[in-house]
Amino acid sequence: MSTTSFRSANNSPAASNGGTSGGATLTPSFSPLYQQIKGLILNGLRLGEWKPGEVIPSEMDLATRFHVSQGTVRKAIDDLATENLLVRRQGKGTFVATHAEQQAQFRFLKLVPNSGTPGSEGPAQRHIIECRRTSASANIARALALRTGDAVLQARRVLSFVGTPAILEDIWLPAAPFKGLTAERLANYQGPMYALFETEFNVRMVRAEEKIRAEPAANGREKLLQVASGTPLLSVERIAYTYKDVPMELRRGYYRTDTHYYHNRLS
Amino acid sequence: MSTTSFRSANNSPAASNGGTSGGATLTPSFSPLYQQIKGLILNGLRLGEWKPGEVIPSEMDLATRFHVSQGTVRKAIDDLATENLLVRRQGKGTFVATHAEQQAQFRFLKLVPNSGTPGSEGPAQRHIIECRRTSASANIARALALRTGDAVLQARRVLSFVGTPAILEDIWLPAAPFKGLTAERLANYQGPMYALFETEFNVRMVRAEEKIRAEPAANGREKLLQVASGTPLLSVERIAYTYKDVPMELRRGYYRTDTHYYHNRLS
DNA sequence: CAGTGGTCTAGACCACACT
DNA sequence: GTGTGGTCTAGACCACTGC
Repeated sequence: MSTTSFRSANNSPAASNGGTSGGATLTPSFSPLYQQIKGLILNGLRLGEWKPGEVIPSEMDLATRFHVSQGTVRKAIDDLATENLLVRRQGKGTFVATHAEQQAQFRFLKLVPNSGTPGSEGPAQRHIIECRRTSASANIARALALRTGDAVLQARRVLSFVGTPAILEDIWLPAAPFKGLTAERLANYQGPMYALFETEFNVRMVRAEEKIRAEPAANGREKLLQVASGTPLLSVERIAYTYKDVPMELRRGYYRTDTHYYHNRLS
Repeated sequence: MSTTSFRSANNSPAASNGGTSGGATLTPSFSPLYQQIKGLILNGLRLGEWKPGEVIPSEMDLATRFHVSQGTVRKAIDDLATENLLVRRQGKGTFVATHAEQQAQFRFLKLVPNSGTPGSEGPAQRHIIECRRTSASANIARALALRTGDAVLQARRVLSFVGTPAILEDIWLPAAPFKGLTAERLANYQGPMYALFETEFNVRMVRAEEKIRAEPAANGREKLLQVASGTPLLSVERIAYTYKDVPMELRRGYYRTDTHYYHNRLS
């Protein structure tokens, strides 16, 4: 089997462009090869061909599979790695990023204690207050790209550090992608919630957007967080997205900022 | 022997160029070539060899100057570009990033109006309340890596959008790097503050860290922001850094979040 | 047109991890 | 040793900008 004709025979990746042949094709998009490769790898991730924590094929393997050079695959993987979708480990391979097993903090949570390092308080104590299956209100539906009345799972919980409540949050999940997840299962699950999502439902949160405000404690939140009524709280509304910018989770959190602060790095 | 002298033989692209910046600095580290190139370019930026908005030499020029291949220079520039220190423009060249001229919002400000797009309110109205030269307290000195009592410039101002005050902030600058900057000059300057820093003092803010809390309006802040006493405000303490992780600015801001919210993107 | 960044290739070697 | 990602090179061609 000869190794010739990989480049000129432009065949495989995505029928990139018509070029001079009569095909016309009129595709206005001239995406570079490496971006097409990137898309193909992304497909594999979305469809669960390689699951979080697993290795993907080596650069050479992918290069021959896609009929491009190793350098082109490399650039595609580089992109996906800087987006935190893949993780390279020299000598071992390239792995699908997972934020489940790593016992670190919660994904996306940027609260750090006033004194001490981010993890110095030990694990948070979880207290589930409510967990049920319900139907989406108009607001919830809009945030999750559902229709009003679609089935959702809802949970409310309090997170405490060394006995002091610090976070009260309501969580909404679309029921469809989490088919089979009962409110009970969600309430009783130990360990990182995102680990459950990844291992059981092949749902991986890729990025998130937050709206942050300062609001007074009210409507019973002051009791759950054990602060005086009217105490300023950090209100954080977060929508988390999977691979194709599909929203998969809505959280409305209230953070106490007397014991912790929200840390952000800008660049 | 012989074919591979570039890596092992420490020919040190740093020492090779006769031009400027005879740093050398005896780097005992065997970092990859492209990282060394990256450091050399960074030096040029720090020392003002190329100023914000200007072009840097072409990849080929830099390659010959540093005695490496174009691909290696490219990788170094890629890194600096993803760090927002350089901006590539196909067909034109690579430019030193500037956040001065671009009439966009304020650098690092992530406050978005509740309705409308980020810039839909037009420019903010500035109202300087106080601006003076003073000496650093222990807290200020620590944040700016100075010694207590060192000279600093301090300013307090209110930013309003369409007539409604939204931000109250205190700003501290170390006096030394801004030699010649008087309180009057700072108070009367029109246009983005960071433009002044870049053009007049060759100080460019590269990144920043923020601590965010919710606090009640008090100590006269309620009057300046025209809210009731005790209204929750977003408290944002920000330290901005220049090239070598040197802190150059401290801001303590209070944001009203009834008309705006703080937007954050996580990934 | 020449000059710049952008893409792609092919091959070499290095650094690391497993066996 | 084998296989992986990581670095570096040299040269080709493409796409864009400006003269």
